[in-house]
Amino acid sequence: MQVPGSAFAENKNVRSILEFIARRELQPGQRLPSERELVKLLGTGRNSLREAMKVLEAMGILDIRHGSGIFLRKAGFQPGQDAAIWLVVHKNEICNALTVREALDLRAIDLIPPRDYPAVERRLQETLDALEGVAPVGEALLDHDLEFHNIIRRASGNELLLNICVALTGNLYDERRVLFGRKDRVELSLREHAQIARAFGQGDAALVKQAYAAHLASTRASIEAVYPIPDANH
Amino acid sequence: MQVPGSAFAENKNVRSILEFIARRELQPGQRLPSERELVKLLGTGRNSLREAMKVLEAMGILDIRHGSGIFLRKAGFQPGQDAAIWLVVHKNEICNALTVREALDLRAIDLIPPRDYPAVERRLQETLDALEGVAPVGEALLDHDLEFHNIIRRASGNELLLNICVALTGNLYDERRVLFGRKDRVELSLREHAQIARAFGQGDAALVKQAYAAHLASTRASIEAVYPIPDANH
DNA sequence: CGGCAAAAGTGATCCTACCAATTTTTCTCC
DNA sequence: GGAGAAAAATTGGTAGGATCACTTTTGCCG
Repeated sequence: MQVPGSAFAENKNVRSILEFIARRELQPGQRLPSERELVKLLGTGRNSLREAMKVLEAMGILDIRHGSGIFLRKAGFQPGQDAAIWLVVHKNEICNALTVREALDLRAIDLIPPRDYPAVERRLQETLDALEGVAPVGEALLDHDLEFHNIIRRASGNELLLNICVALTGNLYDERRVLFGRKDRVELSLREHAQIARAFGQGDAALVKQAYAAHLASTRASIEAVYPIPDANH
Repeated sequence: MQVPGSAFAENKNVRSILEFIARRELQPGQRLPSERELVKLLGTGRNSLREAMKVLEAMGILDIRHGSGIFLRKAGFQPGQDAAIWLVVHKNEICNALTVREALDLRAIDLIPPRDYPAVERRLQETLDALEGVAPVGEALLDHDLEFHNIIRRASGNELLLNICVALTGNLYDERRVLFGRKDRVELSLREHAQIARAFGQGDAALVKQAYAAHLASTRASIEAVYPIPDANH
């Protein structure tokens, strides 16, 4: 866990670079002028410019490639309007990350309008079917699992919720790898996924939530079995 | 919304600073050696060092104060083990931010052990009492409101949940300012806060949750009245 | 046309010098 | 001796130049 403070757009140079990108309407993938040119265009020193560049690189907004140039990775961040959250999640807070993800995942279900259930069921079934012919190996399973849950998160219509869950899942990388290396756990997960998809097909909101809650509980139990929580919430 | 991507610890200089902090076992609030000294200690140039410093400052790990020094804000971040999550919340996603915050706030209540209810009630009452003598002006009210909810989030024992909620609240700065400028809304909020505190005092979990849910719903209604949601979730 | 080497362009690092804000020390005056 | 102001020292902030390392482009040669 830890901190944030979206206090970042305080940096004058960072802001001026973002404004430059917005003014030129640069698109993702496009190259920015070279450092030596930008220095003239923005009227700043090369050091200050580079410091700001490094911050934007760490944020994932810029992609700096030695020898070839600086490229825009993500477009249109507005320092004045938008907010940036930088969370530092400590490894010994697996339990907290799990709890947050569960809370958001369960809420996502409530947000899905019942009329979308058939479409959700179809998409869920597709990812399950795609896994049929494939040998159940680590990477493919990790991808399937993430995509399965993302379908539901996306159906909630809340992209922020989706992004937070994805970020937290990325934080649980090691744990998930270990989990999906166990044959019994994999089979259980797939059975539970199928059950969730079926519940969507039946159009029963209560059943969906129950099946999803059961899957979350079972997942948590498996993780805690492998990684005993040193200091549980209470 | 936008992206996560915790890819950051790639930076060699950032890592060496973090390792330095870990090696010296520096605690939050402590001062690091001056830039010119660190340059000698880490065997790097001042520019490269500063670039890394700026990244860590943007992440909220360091606090750089012109003229006085560089201070550690958050301790012990381990590049290999821990994860940094960067979220960008767009301004046109007020509705999504509200939804996420509500989901986490409600979950926080479930996480509070009933035996802690009396302590929570006492702390909530203190912030309410502190507001008594004071003229109900904007800033003081914003602070009270944030602290009131943070007491509950803190009581959940989940610091990650607390941090996300705080960040999202910061993102709703404008909306909250407008809201707390309205006398009727302020009085309603304070009444609801008092009711929540009372529910904790009575030790009734269901009552607490009901009162809290009512407060969240009422707050959302007020915000939506002022800022009509262009594209509601559903 | 293809391949290879040179040249140009770009970011990476280091250095020096100086500016700006803060803290500490020193000195003056009462 | 104490208080306050001035001076000095410390610290981060900015600028620019020189050079290294990597990539892309150019152009020569076969």
